[in-house]
Amino acid sequence: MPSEVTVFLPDGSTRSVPAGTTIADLAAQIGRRLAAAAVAAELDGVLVDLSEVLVDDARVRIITSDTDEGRDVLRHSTAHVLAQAVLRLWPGARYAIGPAIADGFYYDFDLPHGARFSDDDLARIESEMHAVIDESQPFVREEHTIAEGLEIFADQPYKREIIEGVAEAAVRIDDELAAEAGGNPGAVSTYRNGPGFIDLCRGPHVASTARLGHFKLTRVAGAYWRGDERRPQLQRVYGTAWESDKAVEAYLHRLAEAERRDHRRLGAELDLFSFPPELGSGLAVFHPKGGLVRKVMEDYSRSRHEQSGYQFVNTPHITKSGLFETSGHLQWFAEGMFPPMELDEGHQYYLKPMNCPFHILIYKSRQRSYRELPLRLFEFGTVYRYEKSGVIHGLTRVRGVTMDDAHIFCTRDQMATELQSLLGFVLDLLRDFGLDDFYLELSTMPEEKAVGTASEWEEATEALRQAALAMELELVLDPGGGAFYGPKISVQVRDAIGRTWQMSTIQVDFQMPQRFEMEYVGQDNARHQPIMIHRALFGSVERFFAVLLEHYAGALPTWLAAVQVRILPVRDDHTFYAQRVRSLLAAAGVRAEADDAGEPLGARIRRAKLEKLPYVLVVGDSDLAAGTVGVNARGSDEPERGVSTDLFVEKLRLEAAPPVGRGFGTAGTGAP
RNA sequence: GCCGGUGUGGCGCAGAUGGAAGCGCAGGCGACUUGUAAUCGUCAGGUCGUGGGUUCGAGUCCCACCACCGGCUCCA
Repeated sequence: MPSEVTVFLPDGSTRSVPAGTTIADLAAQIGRRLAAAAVAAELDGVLVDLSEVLVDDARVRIITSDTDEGRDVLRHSTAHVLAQAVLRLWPGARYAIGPAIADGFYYDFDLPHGARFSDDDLARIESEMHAVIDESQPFVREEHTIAEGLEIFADQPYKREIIEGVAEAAVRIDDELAAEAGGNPGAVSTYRNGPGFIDLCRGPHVASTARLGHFKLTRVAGAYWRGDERRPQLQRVYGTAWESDKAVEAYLHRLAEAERRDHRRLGAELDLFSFPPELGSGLAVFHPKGGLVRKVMEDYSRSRHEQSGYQFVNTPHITKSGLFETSGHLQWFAEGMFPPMELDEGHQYYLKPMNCPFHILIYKSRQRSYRELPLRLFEFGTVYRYEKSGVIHGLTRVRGVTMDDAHIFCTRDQMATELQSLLGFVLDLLRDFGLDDFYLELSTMPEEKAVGTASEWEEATEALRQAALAMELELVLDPGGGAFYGPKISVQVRDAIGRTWQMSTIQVDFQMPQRFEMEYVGQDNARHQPIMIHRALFGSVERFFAVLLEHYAGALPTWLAAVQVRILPVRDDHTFYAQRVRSLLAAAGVRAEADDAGEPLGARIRRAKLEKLPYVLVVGDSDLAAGTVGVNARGSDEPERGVSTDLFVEKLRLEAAPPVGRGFGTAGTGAP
């Protein structure tokens, strides 16, 4: 055995150290600051503890606490401390899993006698965690056989279940669970903190609990074991942990920023919409300003659809049950539907959860020729879905929802080009609304709920995949995420603060045409079955509205703003001039209003700023004399005095109008 | 649907241990006529989410339901 080993560092340098040197020793040799910040390391591509002994020729990368990887280690280690604290406070508790997640960690428990955590428990647990940290307990890694593991966790059924899962060593092990247990089939690893606590874990962990401390428990929640609602519900504690108190503060600040953008809050503050409890959960009303914004969105969408070869249809909100029997909704989607109304001597009527069967009936209202295809039918169709009470959330998850829904009926040959131009159209429209950071998600056949043959699914999935690839955007797979009747592509949008939202969906469907026995007469004079593409660009108008509000933090771009310009006269005797400017703007298609001078100017300015209006004009003596306005543009601190009224009106004529639609002509291929 | 929390005038909040419902903003009215983020005064507004119960007495305690918030499951 050599007395020295040589290791390679990430910067390409090498270092020789005495045999038996640990990574922690190496970090200390390299520098005091590195040693202080180190939490774990990567040794020949494997994440390991700092206590790992270096071997000759190893490639070593030290992971510090101020990196994403380092924070994961801190969070995972903090989760162990959380578990230990809970076991001290609730003797006999069972502990399940406790991974690091984005910005934090959680741990799931099964408390004795069915006890539940309440918010008040968080402070108690936190202080017990600090006690654990103050004890400077080392994290000690141990390797065990499956049998030993089962012995160690003899009275911990959740741990045993994880170990048994590892033992089965099937390829289909849940990644998260495998990670908990150590990863290697046939063996498990544990980490021990002092005599009182041991947990099944792959690691790596910090060397000692003393290394932790910048954390905060955030909430308690119920969570199903292994994410399965048929299994027991466990008690989950969420927390956040960082490398410093300053980083914790920054995180809390980010949460506050998201809170500031919350569309539910903005909807109330800006008088856009509300959810009257009298209506029931998940049913929104749009107030005049919200209604106006929505009208602008919808009008713009209609004009783009018109240019892209869509035809407009309208269909009712309820139907007899037969339609949904034919479509398969009652078989596959019944739990998402409101219960039926019994009318007319035993006929059952349902509120519609989807528009597609109605559009199919329009297609079937007469015989169709191949010359009519692709036939594109569009509707802002309001549908009703019986969402479970716990999932309703502002405008993003409601029970009455308006889809910008269209169904395209085309031949198999037309499918590929249609999908491609459609995706281009979608992205174009989203960009017009200022959303331009996307990726695509391809959802494939669900394991349980699906109709149709494997080859049909394969063909449809492949057509979608090709269309997606042509967009040259990031494409991620969502296995099993398709609807019961077909696979889908969804456009995921990243907003101004980096959150992602599912927006548009495009689904290929061979099933409905079969179920409804749809057909067209081909050039060969024979009957053929069309295929059907379901697509919604906004997804739902309500959700799209919410996403725009959050993306812009309520400060909608001028063309979407309900009030685009407000004109404030300095004194009463400037009111006439303010009204004249207002009518000039109105004549230019600008939504402008003028108030009166009943309050001090400062108060009126303040109110207008809080309403996030794009422009606030102030007009006084000098403006009357010179034909000018004082312009306060949203977002600029300094007003601009003496701007020519005519120039301002011309500027707003352009800015207040909807975007002309960059990419017109490329998107609307195939218009009749 | 499940777990935890919340529910006081339009909005934001006070109202230890049960003992006569308050504040700020918003709103009405009056005065002020104001050049860039809150003028002054005055008035009005609440069956304390709903329904039961305990009590001499309930905004305060108990039960059920409704709605909302944070999660889980689900999802546009």
